[in-house]
Amino acid sequence: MTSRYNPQEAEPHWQSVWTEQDIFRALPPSEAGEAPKAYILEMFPYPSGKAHMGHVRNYSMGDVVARYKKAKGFNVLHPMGWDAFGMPAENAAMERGTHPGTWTYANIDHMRGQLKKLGLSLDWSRELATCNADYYGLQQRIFLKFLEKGLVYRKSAKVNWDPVDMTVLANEQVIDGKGWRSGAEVEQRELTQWFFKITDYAESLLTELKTLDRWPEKVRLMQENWIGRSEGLQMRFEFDGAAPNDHDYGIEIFTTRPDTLFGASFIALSPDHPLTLQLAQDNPDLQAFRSECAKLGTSEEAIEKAEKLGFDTELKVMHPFEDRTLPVWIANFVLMGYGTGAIFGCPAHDQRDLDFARKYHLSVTPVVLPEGESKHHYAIENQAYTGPGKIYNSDFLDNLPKDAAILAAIARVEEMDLGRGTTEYRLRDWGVSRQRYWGCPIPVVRCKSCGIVPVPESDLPVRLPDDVSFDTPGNPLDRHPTWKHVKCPDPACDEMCERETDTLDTFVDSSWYFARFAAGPDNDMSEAAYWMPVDQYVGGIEHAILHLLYSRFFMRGMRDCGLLDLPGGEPFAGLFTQGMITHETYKSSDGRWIAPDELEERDGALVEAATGDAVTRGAIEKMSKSKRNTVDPTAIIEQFGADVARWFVLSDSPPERDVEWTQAGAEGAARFVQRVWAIFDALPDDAKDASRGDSEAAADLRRTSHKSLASIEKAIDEFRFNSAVATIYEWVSALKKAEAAGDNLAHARHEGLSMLAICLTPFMPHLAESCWQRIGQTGLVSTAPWPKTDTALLVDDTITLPIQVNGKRRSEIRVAADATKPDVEALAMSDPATQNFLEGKSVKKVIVVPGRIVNIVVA
RNA sequence: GCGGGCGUGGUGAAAUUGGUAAACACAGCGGACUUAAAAUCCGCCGGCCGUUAAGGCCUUGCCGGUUCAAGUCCGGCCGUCCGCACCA
Repeated sequence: MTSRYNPQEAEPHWQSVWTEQDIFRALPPSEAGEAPKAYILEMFPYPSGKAHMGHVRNYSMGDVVARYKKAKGFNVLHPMGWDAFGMPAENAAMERGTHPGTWTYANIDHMRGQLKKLGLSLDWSRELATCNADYYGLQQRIFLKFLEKGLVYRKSAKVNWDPVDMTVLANEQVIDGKGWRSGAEVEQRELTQWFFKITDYAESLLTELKTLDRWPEKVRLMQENWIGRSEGLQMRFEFDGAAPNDHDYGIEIFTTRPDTLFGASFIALSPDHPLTLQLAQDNPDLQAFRSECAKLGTSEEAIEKAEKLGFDTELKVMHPFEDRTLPVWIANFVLMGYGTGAIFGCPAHDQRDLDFARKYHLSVTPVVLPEGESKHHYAIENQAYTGPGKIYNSDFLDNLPKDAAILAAIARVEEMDLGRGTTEYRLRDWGVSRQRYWGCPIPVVRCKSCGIVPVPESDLPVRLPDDVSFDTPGNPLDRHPTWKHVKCPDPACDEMCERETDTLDTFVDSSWYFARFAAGPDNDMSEAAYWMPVDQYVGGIEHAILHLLYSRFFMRGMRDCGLLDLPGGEPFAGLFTQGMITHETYKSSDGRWIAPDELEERDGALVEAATGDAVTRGAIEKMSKSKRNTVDPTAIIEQFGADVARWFVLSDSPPERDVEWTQAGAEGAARFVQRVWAIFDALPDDAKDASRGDSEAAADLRRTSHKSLASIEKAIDEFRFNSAVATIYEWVSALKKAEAAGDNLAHARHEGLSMLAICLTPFMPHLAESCWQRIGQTGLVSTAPWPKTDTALLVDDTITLPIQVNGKRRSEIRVAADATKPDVEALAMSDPATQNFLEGKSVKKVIVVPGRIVNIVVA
């Protein structure tokens, strides 16, 4: 009679053994010897207070890789920390009257406890929280280096301002034009803010995406689109007659279609263009037009439906090539943030320009003739033509194809000294100022005499003051009685100055934490250079753009400021984006969401346990608080153990796809844990010393074990954990069957089980330790080296070959693995089952693919 | 609108150089053990035809193509999900 495995006893036991023996500590380079390094990292969590299943999946995947690499002999760095600044702490402070720090550190303590229960192979000695002053102090140092290097600057920019909460809102926090918390109408405000000059690296960030061959194609594409490079022409149109004040130079525009210049019918300025602003000063109608434009939000839906709006300035500019003028309009669809904030309109070949021209009765002249159209009959109705074609109606460009015409037009404009060919990027500089308390203080002061003065290194970190309150809206730093006021850092200056009260965007905190982990407790940057880049980064696809792009920027900046020796500037050599955890949703008859643990099955129907009301099943969706379809990992660990939770989230779906959490699936995983334990428990104690035997059955079992090992290894290498899991299932079944053979297979079973225990370790480390110990192995399986496959056992002596007749499978034959083509053909042709299908037909061709298939083609 | 992914049994999926489609698991069904239940173990489990059977035919969203051979490659549709979006 076999015993049962008890995870509630085994898991805490093994966790304490691992901690006591300190087996997951990363070795500094001086102690690593010959071992190559492997830096495995999962995106660090925001300490919201509760770990969720998404964390379990994320960290289980990282742990598979980390434990596997360790077994493979790598010096592994696998750290954990906390992305601890941010708004939720301030919201909690407002709601409960606690200090954001108190709330955050309590959450960290709680979540650390939860993560420790998962049995992850983490090096906790490098734990960090971004809200620790020793972390953000270093960040302030980096900020000042960037400032010195010209990678940080100030400019005035528009922000979403919530007049009730007196705070700036991110675009995602503006819902239907209203603040997400206060519900107040959001205003656009101009504020002077700090920016990182990410656009300096636009070209490098774009072209070096190609070197990231261990990143998902999808993420590289998203970044490519986000950076949005386009080549074109920047040129000016000179005014016809007197230019408005300060605009003698003319109007500068950017276009990717200089080939259509002869089709130009108007110039359009952005409502925020400097010339627009100047004209608006003494034109109330234009002021009214501008505020109308401002009202039309920039949300996705609004843009789709937005009507084209125009305002005629009555100014005229001259066409560069022709003796005619173009009217200058102001149009709501021209963005100040891209190009020069002004365009020339060619309605025939741009849909927006066409909509605009039709509305305001401007001319429409086609200049690109699609293939097969006649220039006498071709006309544009309400559909602009943007495809390829031959240029016409265009003087010196006539008859050129589109691409050649673009080059010719640029050349001519450059000759005339009206402009030059340029490259534009969609990417904007990164605004990092946040008018909030719970973030990294920006280490500068504003002096009336000296301007912006960096806080001297010796005065870093600029610490957040603790004595703040959140009873009144706005940034507590801004109204702090003492913190804000300091003497000018310049010794030659006696002025009293004000500190910058803005703090940094929390994306800054997460843009270099991996380098801080790598630098170790003493912040040794040469150790950081040893570990960087991260060999395998694992996290959610939601960070495909911002976090990953900002981190790439930061590493380039730190490299160029001499802060980190990372020649390529790429922080993450390998990236994996995992799918989400989903769960069925449930609704009561009155439309309330019901949580899974509030349900009961009564008489075959689903009801709410508390009320007995009928419940309907809804869609399977991402686990979320609002739909109440979450499952608490701690409850699962208490019920089934951490190994079951880990096994389940890795088992069914490919890691990049969503996985549905089901109670039945978790129970299935729990049954498997017992099944595994049972085959270890059933091994006789003397099996290790049993005679090896040379039976065919023993050889078969050994082949199964070594083939399974090789296939698991390959699956882990390729991030196909679900395939590794399937192989383990098959292997376990084979080992179970072998029990029936008794002593005969004892030795082969012992070998297989030893190998299996090691293969199980990355997935279910606690169970693996217990199994390892049960079969009399010494030491910890967590530190055991990965077994070597006996390649001789990977090939079979004889194999089964399917036989097709005209491409349909009809029979199969057993042949020696090294049989020659003629032998195989002869064997196939003489196979009785095959002959049935050949009767009365003439064989035209026989295709033999050794080791694969035989196909007989008959007439 | 632009860019990209995905579509295989009741369900999650596998088939990773074009070579036996559905491995493995979940759910379901049947059986063994048991006074009974739980647990465990064994078997069946794409569709149609075939009384059981032997066997046959069909089947990877749809239509067509390339090939001895297509889930896989090519062309065209349909559906669905994601990202960006008045970016000149």
